Amino acid sequence: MARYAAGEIEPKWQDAWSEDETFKAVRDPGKPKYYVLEMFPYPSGDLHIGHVRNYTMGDVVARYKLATGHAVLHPMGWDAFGLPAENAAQERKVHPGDWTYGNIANMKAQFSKLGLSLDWSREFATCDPDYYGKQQAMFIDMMEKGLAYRKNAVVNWDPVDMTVLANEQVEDGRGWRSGALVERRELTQWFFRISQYSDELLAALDRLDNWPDKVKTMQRNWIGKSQGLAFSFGLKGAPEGFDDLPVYTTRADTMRGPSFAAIAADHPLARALEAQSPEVAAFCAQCRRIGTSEEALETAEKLGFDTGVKVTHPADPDWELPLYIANFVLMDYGTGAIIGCPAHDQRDLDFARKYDLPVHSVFVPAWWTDEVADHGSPDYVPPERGGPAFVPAKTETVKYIRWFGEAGTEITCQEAMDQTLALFDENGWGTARTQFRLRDWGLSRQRYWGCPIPVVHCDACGVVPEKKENLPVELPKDIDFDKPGNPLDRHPTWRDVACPSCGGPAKRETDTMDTFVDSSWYYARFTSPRAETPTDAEEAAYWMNVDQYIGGIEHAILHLLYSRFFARAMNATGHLPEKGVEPFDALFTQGMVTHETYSTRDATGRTTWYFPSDVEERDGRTVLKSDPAVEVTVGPSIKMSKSKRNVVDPVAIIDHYGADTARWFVLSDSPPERDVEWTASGAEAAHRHLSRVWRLASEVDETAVEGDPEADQDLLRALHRTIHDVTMGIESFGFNSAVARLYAFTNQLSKSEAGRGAKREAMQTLAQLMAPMTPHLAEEIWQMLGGKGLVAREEWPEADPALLVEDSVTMPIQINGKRRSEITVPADMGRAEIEKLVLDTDTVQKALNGGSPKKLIVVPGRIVNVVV
RNA sequence: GCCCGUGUGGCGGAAUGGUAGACGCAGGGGAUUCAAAAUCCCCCGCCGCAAGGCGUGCCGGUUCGAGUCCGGCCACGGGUACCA
Repeated sequence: MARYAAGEIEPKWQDAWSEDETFKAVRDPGKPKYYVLEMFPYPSGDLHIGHVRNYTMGDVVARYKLATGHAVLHPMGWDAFGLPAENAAQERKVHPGDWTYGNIANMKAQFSKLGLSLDWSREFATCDPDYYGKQQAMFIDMMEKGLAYRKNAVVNWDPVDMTVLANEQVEDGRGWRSGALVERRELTQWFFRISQYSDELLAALDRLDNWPDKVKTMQRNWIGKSQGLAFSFGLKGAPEGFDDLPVYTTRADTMRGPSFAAIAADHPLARALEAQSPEVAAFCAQCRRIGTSEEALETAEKLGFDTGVKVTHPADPDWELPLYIANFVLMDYGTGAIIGCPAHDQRDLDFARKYDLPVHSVFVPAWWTDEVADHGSPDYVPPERGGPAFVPAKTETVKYIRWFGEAGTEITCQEAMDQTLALFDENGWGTARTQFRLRDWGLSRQRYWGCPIPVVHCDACGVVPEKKENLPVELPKDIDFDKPGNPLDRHPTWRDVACPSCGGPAKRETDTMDTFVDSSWYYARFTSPRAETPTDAEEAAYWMNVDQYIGGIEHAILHLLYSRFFARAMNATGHLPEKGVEPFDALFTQGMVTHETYSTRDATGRTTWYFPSDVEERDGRTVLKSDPAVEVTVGPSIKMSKSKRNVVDPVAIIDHYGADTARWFVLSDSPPERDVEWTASGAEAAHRHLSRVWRLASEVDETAVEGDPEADQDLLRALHRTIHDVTMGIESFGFNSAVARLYAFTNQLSKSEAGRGAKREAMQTLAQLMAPMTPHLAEEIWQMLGGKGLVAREEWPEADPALLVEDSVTMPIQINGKRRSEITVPADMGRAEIEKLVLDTDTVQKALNGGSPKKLIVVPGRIVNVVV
């Protein structure tokens, strides 16, 4: 008997779609448009099972939307600039461009095996000069609008490799290759003025109804709008030129409770003190070794250095506080100086205890009295007496004992802050100010493999943008990575150019752009990928916005926030219509694919990691295939990564079982937003099921023409219930539920005593329902059963509401909330009648024991609860 | 550290505040077969002979009723502005 042969079926239908141009995006005024986009991949060289999951989900949506009568745009490209290509260049002596384009060719071949409904005619890579040339044109437009500008910022500097390091290249304060202690170095760099849109980016989140709340919350917190008090400390004993110290605090209500002030090591005052004192200089140098990442700064042990300088309180010039330099104060946030109130900030409290500074509670819980204080309470230990910092919600009412109002006042922190702000404003001690945590976007990278920043530095004219007709400013090909640092810096024929303005000798900018710039507008480029301008107004107006964007939760803040900003900048520079400023109408964030890890340790404690394909189970032990005597340690299932080798090659799975099996498996079991663990047995089971469906289809015509009429009707009802559930599943990203329903229906179909006609209809519709998930198999079955044309172009089946209605319903009966029995009643029976029937049942009679129920809850169609 | 998530059988997971464990994997039993593969059928949270009891990370609360809502913990994952 013939068998399900995915290897033969799949290429055949891929050719058929290609010939039919089924997935070519075509503007059609007669249809609603639908733009579905999955975050494009970094071309690492190998298709990863996580890609399979991500792109299969998008494909289900795209194919479903095509079937429901939309003009679909479903493009694909490559996020092709970035560090790994330079690492490969250094490690393997290959050109980053050759390496990248080789990887793209590899991955595209792997992608094509998946049978995704992509319009490949729109493909591009961000490292194509055509793409980054358009990006350079927009950069120049943004310069003119004041949205791109230069200022100083610090980078991680490796003094041995003489190169700038990314945060991930800094391990415990040392360069990952050289092992040298990393320094912070200040460079003049390019920035995008994203802060100009802080309020707008925050407010517009409220209109993103189809974004996950968690993503919106993360972005809100990241933008970090706060209302606070701006004031200046007076200074005593500070170097000349430093008369006061501007500070910003969000806790104006605690202004009577501070015990110290602190500044960042990079603060101008700290730098001035550094010049005077070797001890200060040594401490600042120590602070700068932590690196630049917030995580490193915040988790490092909190250290301070008493400068000997005193600050004076704005409301009381006689009140002096010590001024510290502290390693946890960030120069990038606020003014680079803080006021420390230990009683109401845990970090300040830790600091105060470490340096023996006083702790003054500004407020206590409202129920806290002197009497209670005498005896103590397990619910509140004052910070003065060793308790933790007291940081209640701003809406909570507390008792203020040390503030600018009357002692003993019971109000909320918010009210106290408002009153204090007003008082400071009245007396000229400070002013209320709104501040954002969001900083401008530093886009300069001192690297080769990125989009060149299209400006020229001229001694006579200053910073001059390149002429647009000279774009793209292409990366030179003849470079080498033998010396550390950016090859563009030491490439005279590329670097030395004539000034676009005066024609005199000048130098190109040798910094390239952050790769987040590349990915901040690719969605717009897909609407007109070959246009001479970054976008084509008509195409953008038609296809924008992205109706459904799909990608990893790891991009919740940076990529998505930068894209939202860039879309606004594109609108401001005439490259996107107004409606495009929020480019993604709906967002779905999928989970990662995880796998357990396998490792051994040698005598020196070094860990060696093994691929899942290198190990096997033997007699309950996990051992190396190559040497079964060696037992490996099985670690927890974590995000697949090359370094841990816990990766599964999807190509092997596809070659063995077929793309449909891989697709079916990644959609089943786990909900899409959750992580999924890859297991070999699951893939086997998926394949078994698809084989079964194929077999059922091939055997339909062996059924008797006349079946049991009741079975016909049952099958029809089940079919329509399945249509309904699968449709709902796809619409709501419940792919795993849709798959479970399809499993259940297949079971029912295989057991059904229905006649040939009913089974044929059920089978054909099943093929349609499976088509978004297992498109090749669906086409094959469709053809087997005599369906005309491609199932990919068939109209999506619709559930008949009349067939979804149930005649009777079974409800559980609970006694005191515990299920004791059940009752089956007509679906339309009223509450009163149900109550009567329930009270008559043996179970309830027994429970009541002659008495009457205390309470009787009937939720028609759902449940009955008798309280006795 | 801070922000955001997640936690349910041996495993992946299902469940508008309403029968906890759908569907699948693994496991056990059976049918078919000379035998096997493939396929089909049945069983399958834990304790208990049973009646019954206990069970959704832990502790507490709201409710007739909590996996679901609230408060406090714990563990794990993502992000933390130069990984993408």
